[in-house]
Amino acid sequence: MNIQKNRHMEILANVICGDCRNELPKMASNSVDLIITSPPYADRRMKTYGGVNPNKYVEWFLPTTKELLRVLKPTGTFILNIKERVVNGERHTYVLQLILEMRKQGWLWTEEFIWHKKNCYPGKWPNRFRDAWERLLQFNKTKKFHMYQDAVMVPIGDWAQDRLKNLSQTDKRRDNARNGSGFGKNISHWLNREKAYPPNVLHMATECSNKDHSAVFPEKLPEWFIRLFTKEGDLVLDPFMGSGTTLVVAQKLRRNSVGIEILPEYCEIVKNKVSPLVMDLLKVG
Amino acid sequence: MNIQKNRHMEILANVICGDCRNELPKMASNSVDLIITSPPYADRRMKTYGGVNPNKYVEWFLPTTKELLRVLKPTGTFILNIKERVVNGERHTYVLQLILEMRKQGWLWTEEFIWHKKNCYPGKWPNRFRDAWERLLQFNKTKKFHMYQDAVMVPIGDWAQDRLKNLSQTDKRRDNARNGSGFGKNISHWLNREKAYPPNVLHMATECSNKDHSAVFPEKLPEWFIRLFTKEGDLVLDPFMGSGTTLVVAQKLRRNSVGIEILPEYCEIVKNKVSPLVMDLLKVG
DNA sequence: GTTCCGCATGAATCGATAG
DNA sequence: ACTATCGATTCATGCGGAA
Repeated sequence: MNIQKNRHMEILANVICGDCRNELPKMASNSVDLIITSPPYADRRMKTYGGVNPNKYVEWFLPTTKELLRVLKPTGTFILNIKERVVNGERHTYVLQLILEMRKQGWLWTEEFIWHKKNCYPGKWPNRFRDAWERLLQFNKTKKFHMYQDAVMVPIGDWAQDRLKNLSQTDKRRDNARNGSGFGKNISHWLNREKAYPPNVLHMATECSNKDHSAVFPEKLPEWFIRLFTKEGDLVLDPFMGSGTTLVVAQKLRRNSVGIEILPEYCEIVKNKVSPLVMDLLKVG
Repeated sequence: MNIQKNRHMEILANVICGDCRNELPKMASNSVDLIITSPPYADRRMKTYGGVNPNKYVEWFLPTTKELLRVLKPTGTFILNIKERVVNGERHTYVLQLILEMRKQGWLWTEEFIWHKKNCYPGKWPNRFRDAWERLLQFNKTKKFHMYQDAVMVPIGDWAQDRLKNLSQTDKRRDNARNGSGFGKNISHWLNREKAYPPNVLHMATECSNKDHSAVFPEKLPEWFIRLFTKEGDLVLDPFMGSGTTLVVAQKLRRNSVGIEILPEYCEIVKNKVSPLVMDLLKVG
């Protein structure tokens, strides 16, 4: 990390009050490094956006994703948090159809992360268990997107604590057999390792205590993706800002951010939570 | 459990060697209580199944699902274990398309369980993390399917002891406020339970130590679904039997089973693992 | 009999090289 | 240009033998 650079970095958090379908067209093309959002699920928070039937959800959402594709940098990433509702005893298919239609728009469907909600809400139904997971769909504009994997490494599994200290002989021999001349370049890498790259399943407890907004994700979730797909000074966009978790986290991590929200009361709340302009004190000094 | 009934119950495990596309039409309609299978994934298991091109996968599989719909009882369930592979940097869409096409055949897409594989395949890539989950798609013929939830209840400590007990005061208060008639009461009921219903995320490690065959799913996985969707004496079908985990577990749980497998060597292995007819000794006495 | 340690090996994916 | 094969990368688990 370049300290000199940080001293002169100003971090902006911009709250735009309005419908993202109207506001996104005003944004510059190829300007956003990461879009992360949790849009109103069909028939839930949809009422604030006009109450769209699940069968109309894809049709309603596609104009927005088209604009998102335009504003995203070629190296950027779009993380979409979504889950299909149960309609008439079945999982609705709007998420599946949305993925297919977004690919027609030009999006690449790179990956699907699973958010495992560890403390999902209690409940019981005769033909269904509690829903403890949501989709985190990763879309990209090109295959050459930025990914900073080291920023989200996790402590290695428990198994290692007793066992890694004596490194597996297998790994040594595997390496030696493959490149006869090679010595253990990789082995030393292993020996010093205390952290591992995470898999595509995220275990995060939901935050139930937020009274301001019904559909928030926990701070850890945007934090993980912001660390993974952006660096300091980059620009993060949340077109369905809600209670503003994305902006708060982005500011904490020194990323610029733009949040768009249709409900004025949420806009006011978020404006009070974030400082529109954060300037490093050292810059003045 | 009715002991008298068990004394006179004969349990059959039937191994059919052949292509399920040829063998399924010979089976009676509305005869199976649970279908659980892990079909060959696209372009995987090339040596054993010849590999199916991802772009042809849906077309290849649909005739089979049509027959499965026919043989399933109206009260039965179909559990499909599948995962899309990465093609050209993107997740392929054949699973999404398969779900949409199966619904056109008449299937109801009731639920999607997540199998979280704790010991997923290692590896590192610049733009992707390790894949640690697979889909377990639940399809039904009607909304009135059998589900024996009590059979898969887990000790509460196993999954949520601390989380549920520490359920935030906010939630308890919120619930009481929402409907005075005792939703909060249900929570206290929950807290006092020793067992709880599981959610729709299953945590199971893959079994990697089996030498006879390439590992399929661990025994715990079919066991969980067999307990959940069948009772003793019911009929379980696995049209892509492979190494026969489903049949072995079904027999252990005293369910009748039919397994179809195209490779003779697997058929022989499974025939040696299961007894074609198990009769309770007490019946003779 | 426990506990500990060595070991093999998985429904993987990417990039480079070869036909 | 497009497909087929191969090497490199890497984490968690259960088994079996040893202390």
